[in-house]
Amino acid sequence: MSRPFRLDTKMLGKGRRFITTEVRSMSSDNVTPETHKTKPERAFSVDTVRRRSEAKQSKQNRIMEAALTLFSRYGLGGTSIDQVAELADVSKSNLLYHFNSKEQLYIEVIKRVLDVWITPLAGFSEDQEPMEAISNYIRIKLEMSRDFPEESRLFCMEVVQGAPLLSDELKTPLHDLVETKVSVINAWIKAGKMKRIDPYHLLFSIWATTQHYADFAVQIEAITGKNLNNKAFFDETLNTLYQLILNGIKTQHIDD
Amino acid sequence: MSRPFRLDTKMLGKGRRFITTEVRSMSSDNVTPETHKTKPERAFSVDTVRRRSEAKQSKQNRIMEAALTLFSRYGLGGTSIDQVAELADVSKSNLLYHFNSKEQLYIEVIKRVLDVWITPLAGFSEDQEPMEAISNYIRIKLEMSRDFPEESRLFCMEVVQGAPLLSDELKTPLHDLVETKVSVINAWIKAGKMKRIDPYHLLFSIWATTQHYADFAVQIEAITGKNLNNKAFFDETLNTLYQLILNGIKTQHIDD
DNA sequence: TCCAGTTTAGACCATTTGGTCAAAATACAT
DNA sequence: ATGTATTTTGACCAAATGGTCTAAACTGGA
Repeated sequence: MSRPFRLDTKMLGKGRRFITTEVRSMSSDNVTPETHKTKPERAFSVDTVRRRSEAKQSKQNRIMEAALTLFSRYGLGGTSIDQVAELADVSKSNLLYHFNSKEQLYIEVIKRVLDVWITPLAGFSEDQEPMEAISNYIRIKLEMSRDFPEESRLFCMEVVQGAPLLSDELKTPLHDLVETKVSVINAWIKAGKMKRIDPYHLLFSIWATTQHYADFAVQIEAITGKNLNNKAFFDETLNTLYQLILNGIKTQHIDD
Repeated sequence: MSRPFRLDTKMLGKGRRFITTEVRSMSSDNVTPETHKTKPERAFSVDTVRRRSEAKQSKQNRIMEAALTLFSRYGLGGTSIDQVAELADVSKSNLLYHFNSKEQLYIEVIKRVLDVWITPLAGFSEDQEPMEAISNYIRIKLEMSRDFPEESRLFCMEVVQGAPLLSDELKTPLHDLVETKVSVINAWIKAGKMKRIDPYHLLFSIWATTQHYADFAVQIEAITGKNLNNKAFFDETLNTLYQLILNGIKTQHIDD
């Protein structure tokens, strides 16, 4: 409950590019409904404005955290505003004051998740050693499954349901990002630094396998009795993924 | 809309053990609410009873199909009985006549899906060649993602949400099935027929990668513009998965 | 034709739910 | 203290929804 929403860079290998949501959300202004556009002429001190804004932010964060928890567990349709309000410990009206509607809240939450979610991929660049870059990426993704399972599940549910909201985000920003990274991988291949493989499917496989441990955690626990919070289990998972994926692309003996 | 719910064995490589839902559901009797327990003493001919039962079945199948479509797209909470009724082209009351409640309907649907879903795994047996058995399994799973995406998504959503209904099914039948197959894989390893690998994670990786193409189809389409119904795309997906997974376990040169 | 069992439809209901509104409380500069 | 901008609250509402109940329609056997 008290876990901060924003990603903490320290838990990610070289995840230097993570955006703190504090900063981002400050500048996004469709969060608050209709704060009168006419700014009070010098009504409040700069300091006061900042303090208030921070308080507002923190309250909105609390609401979004609660929303994340419930949306990721029960879906949009399975979660009521009242439930979110109760978990966030605010009145329903107050929640509606901060977010225009349930859909609006949902959108805010999922936009945050998406931002955070696709960020690690940005790390790939051509001058890196592919094996290191990719194994690093796998590790980071698996850490995210361990540390942000709710985010993973919400993203999963949204996409599974057809991503009505996200489809634009997927079609352009994500599509383009992937496109550039595919080029990087192809360059690596051309340079003989790794085996020939379809870069798209390579990425999909990495996403699938790592996210699976968050999204299907119940199933995995039902079968193995363990989850990623178990250090030994985490390590053996990571090693197996290394074995499968890295083996499939490591250039050991030249292939046709 | 007219696609039959039940799995058709012909589309699966050696999927001989698939249960046709016709047969199964006939024997499950908590589907129908309260058909008076006192059987009419010879009231209807055997033939009539059978005909009626079939008609009932087919109507229930129609409802369950509609339910599958909507539940897999909007989730349990996001789907109303009215919507299901409309899609199945029956009145709401009639739907409630065949299924006690929305939850009941949901349970029936998801139980079917689960049955069908875990069946291919049953094929594994120690006397097979591991490479063939596993590549076969991968292919079948990928075919299922192509041919039964709704089933895949519903299963996915249910598990992601914590599988409140399925957790028993997962903890015992699935757990036990996996346990026996893990033994098979371990036997293969001990016999030197494949590389040493954690069988659990191997299975998880196969599930994750294959199901990903159904569950995250929108994302994949947004990025590549293609899906598994595209023959070329299907083949290249399958080949990449072969490359990754089989390479990771194929015993080519002896390892440690 | 009549009857019993079965299926279907429509009217109806209680509850939940998303959302509005006006008023109250709070914070702050003068 | 007073006035203004902002935040919070509780009362209220209309629509949607899950579900019940009764009556009608249909089916097949006598």
